[in-house]
Amino acid sequence: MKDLSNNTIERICKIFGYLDALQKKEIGFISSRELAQGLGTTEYTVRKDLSTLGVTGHTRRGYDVKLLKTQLGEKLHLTQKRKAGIVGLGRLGTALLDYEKFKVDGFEIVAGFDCSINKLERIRTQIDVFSVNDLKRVVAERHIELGIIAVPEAAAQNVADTLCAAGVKGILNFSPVKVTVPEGIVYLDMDFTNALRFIAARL
Amino acid sequence: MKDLSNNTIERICKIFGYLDALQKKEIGFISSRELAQGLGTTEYTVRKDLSTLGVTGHTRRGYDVKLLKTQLGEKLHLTQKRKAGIVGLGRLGTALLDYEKFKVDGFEIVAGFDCSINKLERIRTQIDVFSVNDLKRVVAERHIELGIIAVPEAAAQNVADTLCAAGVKGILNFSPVKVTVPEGIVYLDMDFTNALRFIAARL
DNA sequence: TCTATACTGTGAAATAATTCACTTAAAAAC
DNA sequence: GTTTTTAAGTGAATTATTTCACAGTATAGA
Repeated sequence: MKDLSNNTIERICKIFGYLDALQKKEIGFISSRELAQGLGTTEYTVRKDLSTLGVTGHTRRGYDVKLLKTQLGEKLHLTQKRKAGIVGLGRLGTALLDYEKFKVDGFEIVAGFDCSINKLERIRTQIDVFSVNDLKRVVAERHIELGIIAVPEAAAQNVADTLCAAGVKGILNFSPVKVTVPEGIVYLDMDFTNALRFIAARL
Repeated sequence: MKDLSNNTIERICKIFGYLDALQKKEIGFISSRELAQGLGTTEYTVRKDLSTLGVTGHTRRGYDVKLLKTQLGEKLHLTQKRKAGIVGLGRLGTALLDYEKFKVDGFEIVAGFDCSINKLERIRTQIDVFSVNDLKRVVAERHIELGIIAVPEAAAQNVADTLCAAGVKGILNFSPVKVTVPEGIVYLDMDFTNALRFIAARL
């Protein structure tokens, strides 16, 4: 079941998130059409995606919201809690440290890192913060699987190398440069400027 | 030239950003292969994308970095400055207010908005901040084309509606819910949790 | 219980995206 | 000046994705 396309995974992740909203509204069943509408895709694609994953709905009722959430969670390994660490505790990094939504979705920020001792001392947060010098140790001790890069671009590649050497398995990069990671490490960019560029190009 | 696929636009945007890095390294020419490697795609795709846009390179030298930047900027309408406003001045919103990289790339944050008067008074930033009550007026006065949503999810749809009514043409949504916008408005999600989910699914 | 309905699930068709293979051309080397 | 090399540009082939069409079926209503 590892032969899912990136597009499918991305859509399924969106569905997964959307189901939360439906549960809040106490909607028990949802059809592929409504799901598609809520997500900006087509009913065909939704059905294909779900069917590819082997999850199944009900004739004339659609998909059971609660059940679907569970099933998707299992298929995409989203049920197990994942521990993450954030490197770079500037404005963005500290905002991410306390980002509530991560917790709700099973991602736990268990450490923050920065190279500036000053910054480490000034930061007010519940999360433990460390010097990047301790990164390797802390990643191992706390079983951190995901590294979040929020440092200035000049430092990004270095931080990525350090994180990979420390043993993280996935990296989410908020810095505006693309970094290279070893084979087997899952990597994703969150480049704000690029997002605005994309919008501008579509205007 | 509006018949570019989203994939192509996304890749071109990435190339556009990558060219900055090359210019900083004072690299004058770059081949499709190197470009592809730096971006995690293939040389074929790079050549197809660029050729689709009608920009052209040099035999045995590759693409002229400076020229390519200019050409891509023109083709994607990235040369003209774009004004943006941020709604929601929490941790994330204020981090975005001062995000340096926007300026470099021709995006100017010309206003911040929040509904909390308290917050507006406490904020220390160079950017002018306003109550959301003044949003419509300020968007018009300052010719804001892009709206950035950084409010809690409960308020997101409302803010999106207000922004669209005020006349913005594109929306970048950092809240974790998908909002719906009228036909013709360019819309993009930046859902952090979803990004982590995507990584977790790929682990 | 029966019937009409509104869904899913899926193979097939259509469309889109990527990769390949090869032509062409400029630069570098000799 | 000639040859070799390297890389762009591009139509064709391949592969992937999306859409369609419709059979099958559980549900709601009567």
